[in-house]
Amino acid sequence: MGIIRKTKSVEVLLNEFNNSSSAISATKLISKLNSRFNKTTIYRVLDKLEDDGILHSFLGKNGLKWYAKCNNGCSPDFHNDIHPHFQCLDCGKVDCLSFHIKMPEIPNRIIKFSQLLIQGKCEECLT
Amino acid sequence: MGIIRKTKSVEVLLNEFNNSSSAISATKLISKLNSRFNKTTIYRVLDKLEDDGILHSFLGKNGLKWYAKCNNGCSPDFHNDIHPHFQCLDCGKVDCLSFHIKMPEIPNRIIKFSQLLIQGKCEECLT
DNA sequence: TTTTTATTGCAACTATGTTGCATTATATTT
DNA sequence: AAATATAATGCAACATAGTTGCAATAAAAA
Repeated sequence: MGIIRKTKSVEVLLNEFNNSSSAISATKLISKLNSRFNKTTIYRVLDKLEDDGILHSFLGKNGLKWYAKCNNGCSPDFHNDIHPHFQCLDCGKVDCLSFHIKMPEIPNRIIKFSQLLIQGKCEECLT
Repeated sequence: MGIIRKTKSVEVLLNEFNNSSSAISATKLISKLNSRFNKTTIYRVLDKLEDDGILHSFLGKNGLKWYAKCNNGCSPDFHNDIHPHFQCLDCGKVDCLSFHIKMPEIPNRIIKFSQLLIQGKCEECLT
């Protein structure tokens, strides 16, 4: 981790995240970019960007993997933005919510990380 | 939903959950019972038991589906025990935690359900 | 320019879960 | 108890997400 070469795939993928306010699923990126990059490459670049603290990942509906940009000074060792994610059950869109949930203490256990997925109807699908 | 026949598979699966204090993954049930039941059957029975409010399901590490018994008067329409789940990163075990998290209000969105997965080290793997 | 090594593409694979359909078992009706 | 209706099962085939090994390629360093 840490060593990343400036390749086309890294550039294009970073672009995708810079142009999106929502999270993006791995499968969406693959179907959008599969004419330019192999899916293996996409998975590997996402992995690496996560390792480097540039993206964070989480699981959405049906166990699909989603990625979004890290905002709060994440590093390879520490992801500073373990925030909740909201997924719309109608359109499938996933947003990062900007508040933090206070984790309770759990006796006799060490918490490494936690993920909160909230599912429901988003603003656009409410009407 | 609601109509369930007393078949061997239902009986055996319910037994598994009654004898376990932890949650159980679908794959574990399949590998344990695949000599007696087809995996399709197991998936379908689990589905049905969830529909009937007897089990609840959630996603653990790697998007695997886990099931556990409902305790607090769940019904087909309403799952009363949306509690956090704790998964040990070492042994993979998943426990239902018995406390509730107060969900914040989210403007312009309707929350249908939410799931909180906490990952770390469990009591037994701490030593 | 040459060399080193990270990155890529490809094909094959793994794993979880789903679907359609014919067969079997359970429950209901007569 | 036998006949009927229909829910549950097994099987094979499929769908999808993600992974692995390896040879070829491209980026950075020497």
